[in-house]
Amino acid sequence: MIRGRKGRCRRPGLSKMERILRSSQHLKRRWKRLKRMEALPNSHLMFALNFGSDLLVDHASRQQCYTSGAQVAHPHEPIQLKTYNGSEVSQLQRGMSRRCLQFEQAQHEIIMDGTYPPTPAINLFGSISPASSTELEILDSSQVELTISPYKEQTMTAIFSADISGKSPLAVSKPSGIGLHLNSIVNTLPMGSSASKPTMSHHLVENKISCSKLLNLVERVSLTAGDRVLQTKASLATSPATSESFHNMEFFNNLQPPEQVTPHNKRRFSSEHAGNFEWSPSNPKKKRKKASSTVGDDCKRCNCRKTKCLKLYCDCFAAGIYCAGTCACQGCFNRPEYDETVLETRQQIESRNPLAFAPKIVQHVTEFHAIDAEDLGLFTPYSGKHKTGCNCKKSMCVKKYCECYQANVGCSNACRCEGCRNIHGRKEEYAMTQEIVSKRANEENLEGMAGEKLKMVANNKFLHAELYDLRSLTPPTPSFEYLSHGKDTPKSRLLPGRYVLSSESDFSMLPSYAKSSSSPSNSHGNDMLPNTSKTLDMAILGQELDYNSTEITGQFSPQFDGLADFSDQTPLLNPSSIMMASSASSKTQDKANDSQPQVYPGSARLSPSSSHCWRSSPITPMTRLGETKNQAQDSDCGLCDILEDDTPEILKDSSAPITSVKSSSPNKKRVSPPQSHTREFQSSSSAGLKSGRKFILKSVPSFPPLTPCLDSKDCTRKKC
DNA sequence: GAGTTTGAAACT
DNA sequence: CAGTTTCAAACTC
Repeated sequence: MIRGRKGRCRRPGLSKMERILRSSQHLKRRWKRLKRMEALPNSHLMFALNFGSDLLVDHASRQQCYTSGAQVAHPHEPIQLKTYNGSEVSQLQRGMSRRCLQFEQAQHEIIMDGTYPPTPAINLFGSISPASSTELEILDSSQVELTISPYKEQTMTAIFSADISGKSPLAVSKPSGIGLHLNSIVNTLPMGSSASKPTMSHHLVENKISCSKLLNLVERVSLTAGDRVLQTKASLATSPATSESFHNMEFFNNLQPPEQVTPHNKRRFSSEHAGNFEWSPSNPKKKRKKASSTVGDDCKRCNCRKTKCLKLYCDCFAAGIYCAGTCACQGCFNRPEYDETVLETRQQIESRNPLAFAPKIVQHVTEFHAIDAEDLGLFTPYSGKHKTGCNCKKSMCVKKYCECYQANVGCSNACRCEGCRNIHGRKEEYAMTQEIVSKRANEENLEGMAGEKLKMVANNKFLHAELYDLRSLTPPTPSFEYLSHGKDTPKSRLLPGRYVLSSESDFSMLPSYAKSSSSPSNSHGNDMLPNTSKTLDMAILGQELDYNSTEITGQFSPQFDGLADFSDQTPLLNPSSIMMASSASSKTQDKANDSQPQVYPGSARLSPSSSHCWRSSPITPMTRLGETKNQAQDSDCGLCDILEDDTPEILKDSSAPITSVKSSSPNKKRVSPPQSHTREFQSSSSAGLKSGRKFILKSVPSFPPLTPCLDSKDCTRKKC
């Protein structure tokens, strides 16, 4: 793994240690405060602190992560890692990044009966508003969320939840309200998945990887994010993309002992604590009717009259939770006693639209974007985006009618809105920014890659492979050529399109994906999938794209809650994720038997399960990474378009000068696992392409063996 | 609190 | 896939 990347530290004066210490202190203070409010076990805090120290001491300590869950939160400071010591922590939760909507109330409803659930998934949550962001605290020790909000709220959250006590039942909080309306926002990780012993080995591997990534991410964040506002959100365990989805939530719920989490309890809890935590200050008004109706804070108190709470109109149903007593719904069937009905209905809906319960908000902002955009003097308009986009005609995207606005995300190319004035980012701005950023990213990436490659060549290591790589990556412009050209051309010259080629090459390099993809020809990961994909595959890809982007930033938080079915199929899935899924499912079943969580018991097997997989796997497999990188940019429609459009140009432009190679490029730092270097390299390169040089190296560090991925992919393809 | 507006979900 | 209807939240008064 590479740790020492030199990022851009906004506070050069502060050493990492100092920052961490500060963070720790801050955390302690917060913790004390919180403790007063609710009795939280000290252990949580301690773990958190410990982790931070570990991090300081040696990144290598990350091994701890393997066995333990880690949380990273950094309120202001770069990062705070919380880990449970985890002997017992077998469960790893990860990947959640979530953007907090304004669902102020929605969050937490953890029922603790006075005690914190052993497991993490608690969230606290999350407000997004920058102002309050710092105030947020990480309550749940198990969760780690990294939030970076350079400008807005960009959050990269990685949540690792572990069962501290090891005892068991993970009491996961169910995200009650978050993202209700927009299911999306919450990405929850399957916590329990890891628990299953059978998968443990995989888990370890996965965890290891994830940990490394997490560390990298953290490091990256600390280095690069600098002073950026890091928001810690107390959110349900979901991830960066965190993310997000009610599916995950369901998963959590399933895991949770029913008794612990009940709607009522949740509400109680939330009502009791919500105020204390300053949840989401962002919207007092939100759901005002509901809020007014009840004391608390439960998130979604629906008011359905005709749908019996069995349609997506119902926030509770959409969020995968049962209606509670506080709901004002009439003729509600969204209750545990009608479990079967609920599940059937869910399945029906998913059959129509597999992504119906998937998170609508995906984080697509990459670190690269954040950084580069900043450097460029651009605002980073979007920390996330609505997957399908809004369709506002009259609200101008400035009212909560607009899902984008409601989710505090800017409109994107996916939106069909008219007269968009979304304060979080207008559609046009989105496209423009993406274009600029992508160009710059491409340039940087090329530089970094070229440098590395040159070095490789010099060393005569993997000469052939490298050459091959170079060609594939930058077919038109050989590294040398590149050198010859001056650095003068930053953005303008490099067209995103170039990467397209490289991306292809990457794919080609990645047999599993490439093979799987019916049409590798397309430069974009999305394209790679069969056109037929409109169905599941497409959806998945689309999400993957988003996730990918997310991953770049957070890598931990896949936002996508894929469908369970898909998860297996998606090439991108990590082995771990798969494993997670399987374990999760098993666990879920167990849980279901045991208790009735607020979340639909069946959710795990439904699409949500897949989502779990995604979220659960903080780290994306190499293959995925490669794809991801390529797609990260692609994820944005705008980018995709740009890339595609540019592709021809690239070809034409083959000679386009590339800026000088930087010997110092981070790539050098990258440590490649014993695995096939070529693949790795490519993946890394692809990563680089997407994220930019700064980012690339770190993210790429160690790729998990492709094998699992391949398998998963194969499976997927078969299904397809 | 009633009524209106809005846009997503559902339906055709 | 497009158009229409239904729905419940968001909003206004």
